[in-house]
Amino acid sequence: MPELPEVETVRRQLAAALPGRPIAGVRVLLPRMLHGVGPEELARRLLGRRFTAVERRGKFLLLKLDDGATLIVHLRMTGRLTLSDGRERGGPYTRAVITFAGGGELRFSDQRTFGTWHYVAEGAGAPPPGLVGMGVEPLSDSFTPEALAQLAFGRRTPIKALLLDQRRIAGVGNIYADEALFRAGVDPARPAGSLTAAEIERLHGAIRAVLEDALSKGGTTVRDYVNGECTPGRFQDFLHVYGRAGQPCQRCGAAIARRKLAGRGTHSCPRCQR
DNA sequence: ATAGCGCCCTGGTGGC
DNA sequence: TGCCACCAGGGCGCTA
Repeated sequence: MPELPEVETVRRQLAAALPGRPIAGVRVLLPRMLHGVGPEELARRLLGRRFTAVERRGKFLLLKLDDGATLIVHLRMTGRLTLSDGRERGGPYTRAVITFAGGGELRFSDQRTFGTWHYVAEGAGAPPPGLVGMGVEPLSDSFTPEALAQLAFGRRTPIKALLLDQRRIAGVGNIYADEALFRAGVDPARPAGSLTAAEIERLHGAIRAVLEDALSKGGTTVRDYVNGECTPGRFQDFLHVYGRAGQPCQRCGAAIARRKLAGRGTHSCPRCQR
């Protein structure tokens, strides 16, 4: 499941490879993934254009075009955005393909078809609702312990639900929420506003550390995720709680617990996390 | 304003 | 072996 480290890994690869190549063809095999434009119009608008930059906001990828438009991609659960030389065949879950003059393809494949593309022309069109009002980037300078304290202040919602709320913190998903709370020694069900200043400080550091560690390992592959070059991540071997229900805690030996919280499978150590 | 829940979707898993 | 219920979960829209 692509979260910030996985999306950022893809972004870096696409940013290095996409810009400057003229778009020669656009095929959309799953029209309902498109928003703001139909398959034919998307093809018409992209033909001859070039990508100029690839940016990221939370879990959204922003592919900027030389006419001021933006193609906004969300991978959701099983989306993959990969570059290929265009010679080998795409898999059965290919949903859209952008081909470039001079060879090469950008492929979007998505087994469960949750992924979306929003086309937003310069000064027109609606970006995805989640992108408007997106919260602070946790790896940016503006994400400070004080900023986290402010987000949590007075809130009775479980701290895990707060971490998953993209309007407050951008890019943290289920895996890294669980891992950050483990590193901080905080029970996921604790009301956000009940965290002490010391706990907020620890959690702030834990969020940044786990995201940076995962980024340095190319992200986490539980099942589907691969980067822009079809390579899986390596951080799955370094998870402490996610997907480890019933196994011993690597710190204290207690069995990792699993429960449902904020509608998500939630993993924690009952002894280390209070 | 905010919290909670159902829905979208497919393939893998486990029970009988 | 075959069948089926169930689960994974990000974002969004609806409800209270």
